[in-house]
Amino acid sequence: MELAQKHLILHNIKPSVQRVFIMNYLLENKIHPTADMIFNELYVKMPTLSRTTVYNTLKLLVDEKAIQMITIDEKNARYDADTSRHAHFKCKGCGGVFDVITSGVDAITVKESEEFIIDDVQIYCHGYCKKCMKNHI
Amino acid sequence: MELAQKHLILHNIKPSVQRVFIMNYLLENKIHPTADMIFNELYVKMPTLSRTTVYNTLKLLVDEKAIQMITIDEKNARYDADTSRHAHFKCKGCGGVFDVITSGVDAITVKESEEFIIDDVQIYCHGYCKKCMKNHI
DNA sequence: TTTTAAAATTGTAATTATTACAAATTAAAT
DNA sequence: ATTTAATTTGTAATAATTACAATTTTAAAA
Repeated sequence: MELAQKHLILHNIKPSVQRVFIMNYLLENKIHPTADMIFNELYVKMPTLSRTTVYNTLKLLVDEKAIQMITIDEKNARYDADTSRHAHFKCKGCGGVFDVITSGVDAITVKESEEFIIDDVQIYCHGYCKKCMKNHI
Repeated sequence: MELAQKHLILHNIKPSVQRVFIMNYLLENKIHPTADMIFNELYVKMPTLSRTTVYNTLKLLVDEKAIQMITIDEKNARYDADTSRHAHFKCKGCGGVFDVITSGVDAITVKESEEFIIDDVQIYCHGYCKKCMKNHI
């Protein structure tokens, strides 16, 4: 069985054709795509696909913790099949979002005790990637 | 002179009446407001104020590093007069955004060397605040 | 297997945050 | 006082996302 399908079932999501397509895209393309990027890529292979289905599915996947939403960009949400705690980097030049190797991330402890119960921690870095370093500034 | 005014001048921003109003609001209200919250609050005291001016000013303040933009919420950007590196928490219940005391934040070192130059690191936590813990779930 | 019910998908319209832009106002410079 | 530049304003446009009703697909029951 396809990995995407397994992944969905594991998270109590019925693996419809559309959902498997979307889940599979996220597993294979670790570029932290936007909903629109996903729709445009998959639309050519599945011309009946609706943009709404992409939004609905992404919402479902996030709710069931099969993927995570990344709000590193104020314009549009991005999605990542890797739900482990890892940092992200967004280049101010090209706009690309990449995984980033961090040290000390796991050591972050938030004083939650009294005030808050924390389910999730996101780390977002901003700056310039190698390519954009040369081209700009 | 007003603190807000000083703060603007320090960041090379001409302290117009509107800018001082907005800067002052952010300094006095550490609730990480949205542009709309700022507009609605200030509009009653300054009925000539335009929503566009709020957006323009916030953009200018961010560009000049007089404030920082927080993208913890995918719906709308939030703003914070405190530009030091500190973590934020958003309650899934009430939607409020609060500062959070963290340990180990300063210890985060990103392996930037080769790949990236990092200007800024944001840490966002999600969960439930004290109040919403009781009320929900 | 046919019928019925539930779930998922689709397309369009609505909503919301934000930006573009041109006109009007205010401030600064000559 | 005039001219120029900067800022503010209001409206219209854009872009991402959501609401919703209709349709299609899947599952369940008869």
